[in-house]
This record gives sequence, structure tokens and C-alpha cells, in this order.
Amino acid sequence: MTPASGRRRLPPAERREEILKAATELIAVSGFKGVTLEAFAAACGMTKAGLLHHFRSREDLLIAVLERRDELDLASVVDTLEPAPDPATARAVMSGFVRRNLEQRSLVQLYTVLSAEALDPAHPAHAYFATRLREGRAMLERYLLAWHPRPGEAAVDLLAFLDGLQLNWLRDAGIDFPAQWEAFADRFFAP
Amino acid sequence: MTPASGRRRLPPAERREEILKAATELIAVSGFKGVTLEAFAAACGMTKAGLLHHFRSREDLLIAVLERRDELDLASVVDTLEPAPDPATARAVMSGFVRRNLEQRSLVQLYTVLSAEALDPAHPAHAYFATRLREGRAMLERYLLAWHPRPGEAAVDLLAFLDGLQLNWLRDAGIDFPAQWEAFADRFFAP
DNA sequence: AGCGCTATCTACCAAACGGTAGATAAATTA
DNA sequence: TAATTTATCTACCGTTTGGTAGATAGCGCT
Repeated sequence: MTPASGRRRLPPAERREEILKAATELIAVSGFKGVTLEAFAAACGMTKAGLLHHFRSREDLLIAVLERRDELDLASVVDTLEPAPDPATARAVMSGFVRRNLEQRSLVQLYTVLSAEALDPAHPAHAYFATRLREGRAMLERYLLAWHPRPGEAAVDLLAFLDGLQLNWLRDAGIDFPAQWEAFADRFFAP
Repeated sequence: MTPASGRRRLPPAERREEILKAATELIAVSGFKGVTLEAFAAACGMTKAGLLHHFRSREDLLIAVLERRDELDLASVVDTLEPAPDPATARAVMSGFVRRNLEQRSLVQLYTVLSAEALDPAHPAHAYFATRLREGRAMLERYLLAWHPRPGEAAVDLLAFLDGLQLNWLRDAGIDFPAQWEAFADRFFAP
């Protein structure tokens, strides 16, 4: 039972998890620059100092949020990744991302807002997003290699459309994200 | 000639223009939340107080930047807009935007960073971007109406791809923005 | 030259920020 | 129960922020 005082003591692993989850949602709404240390803390019912016991600085928290998101994301598609690299697999993986993202609007928004902020080379997550994009495109290119005449351009096309569709869906929830994607994929992967 | 003292006095219209131009570039790099009033002022060689003589608040400056950008943008394509609404015109207009944006990377970045920040309903430019997107899509839809079987979905496709391509181009300048666009348009506008 | 207008400056403020130091209280162990 | 550990708190600091008040100086006019 919750103690009489307002103070809630949790084991570190649990508390870290709670903080990361709350921080993720806050950043998704307002970006990293838009959320203060105190706001992060208050969202978990604690104070700045309490939060800083678990993360050395506000910037540290951001990096932890990104890394944790990567873990979860990778875990969710790792089974699909086993098959040989071919376009059908590529499409299946991307459709999986679309379905997954559809149910996690705030996470998509987190990445959208953050990656835009991080276009500034001085942003703490700039390097993170730069390497992430490069690696993602290289992987996709491998999957298209044996099939598409121009796998490089095709990879750019696919990622551009997916990014842009997500962005427009965030701006206007009326857009039918999965339907637009499947229609595009039908054309893109047509023989 | 510049006076001996550090003080530079300009007619209001001229000074406003200078401020808007500098602010535009700063926001393009670091977003609106990322630039302080003092930084805006310093970029024009003046102080906060001096700047606030021309714009009542920092937020006021942001709105002025957006409105001014719209004026310039519209003026640059207004000649192309005369012809009847048909897909060929639509493509020409959009290719025009691509060419134009290619030479104004920082302006594209301004819109990208700002529109992502403005996904937050509490952002001062949220309403601006919401209506802007709606109107843009409606206009594009009119141009595709007589030709495409699903003008609504087609408009979303086009804008999504363009937005996404721009975003990826900002992240990685190695991407051949106009070539990717023309290849996509060839397929999209094919008979 | 001298006057008036106002663009700009210096100096300041209250609030909000990220972060630190030391006190306090909740679990764990002896 | 008493001692230990450490998660959390209160209180504070130095800096930065957006914005204000009043002084100063450049320009146009007569």
C-alpha cells in the first residue's frame, strides 16, 4: 500500500522504467527542448533532484529514452528479420512497422519531433539520428539489391514516402495511414 | 557611412526586413524554441530591447517570419498558377517548388523544424500549420480532380512523398533531391 | 543651427532553468 | 530492534530567459 506521506520509494530499475515511459510521452508532445527537468520529474510524481538520482543530467535522460526505444523496436521485428533479404521480406517488415506505429502515435511523434530538432548539428541527438538513418537505408538497400534496378534510389523513395506519410498523418489524423501505405507498396513492389 | 558609434539607425521597414531575414536563418538551424530573443537581436547587431521596438514579443516575431515567407513563396509561383487546374500544371508547380527549395535549404529546414515543433497544440504556430496543410491539400486536389480516379488519396501521396523527400534530403545532403522527385513524378503522372 | 520624433541603448527585473548539497525516510540486513 | 543503505526530498545557487523603464542619439524638418 502507498505510504501515508507523499513519498513513493521504488527499486531503481522500476523507477527508471517509469521515468523513461513518461519522458517518452512528454517529448512526443513538446519535443526535448520543450520539456523541463521539473516537468519530467513531476510526470512521475517526483522532484528534479529525485529524478537526477537516476539520470545524471537532462541530456542523459534523452539518450536513455532513445536507446530504450531502439531496444523495444528491434525486439518487435527481430523474428521477421530472419528470412533471406528479398523485397517481399522488406515489404513485410515495413508493413509491420506501419501497423506498429499506427498503435503508437505518440512514439512516432517523439521520433518526428526529435529528429527535426536534431537537424541542428549542436543538438545532443544529432549524431544518433545521422547514423541511424544511414544504417537503416543501407539495410533496406540490401533487401532490394537483387531485385530493383536502382536499389539506392528505391530505398530513398521508400523511406521518404514512409517518413512523409507519417508526418502528414501526425498533422492530420484523418489520413488513413495503413491504406495509403499499402496502395503505395502495391505500386512500388509490382512486378 | 556607418557612424562612429556602434549604433546603427535604420528606417523601420528596412530594419524589419533585416530582422526577419536573420530570424529566418536562425530558426532554420535551431528551431524557434532553440533561439533566444537576444540571439535574434545579436544577429542584426542590436539588442533585445531594440528588436522589441519592432516586434512586440518573441512570439510576434515568429508569426511575422511565417507570414513573410508565405508572401514570398506565393509571389514566386503566382505566374505559374494562372493556367487551368490540370495535372500537368500541378506537376509544373511542384517541380517549381522543388527547384526553388533546392536553392533555399535553410528555408526548407525552417519549415521542417517549425512544423514538427508545431505538432504540439500549445505551440504558437500550431494553428498556422494546420490550416496551411488543409488548404494546400485542397488546392492540389482540385488540380488532380478531373484526371485521377482518387484525387484525395493522390494528393496525400504527393505531399507525403515531397515532405518525406525534403526531410531525408535535410538529414543527408548527398540525396539528389530533384532527380528523385522527377523520377517519382514520371511514375505518378504517367498515363 | 536647432527642434522633435523615434530607433536604439543601458540597466534592470521577476520567473524559469539545470544542477548541487545536505537532510530525511523507506526498505534491507544483522 | 538497531544499524546501514540509498531513494527521495527541501532548499538553494548561478545562469539565462522574455520583457520593461527610462536615458540617449541619429535623422528629418524648418
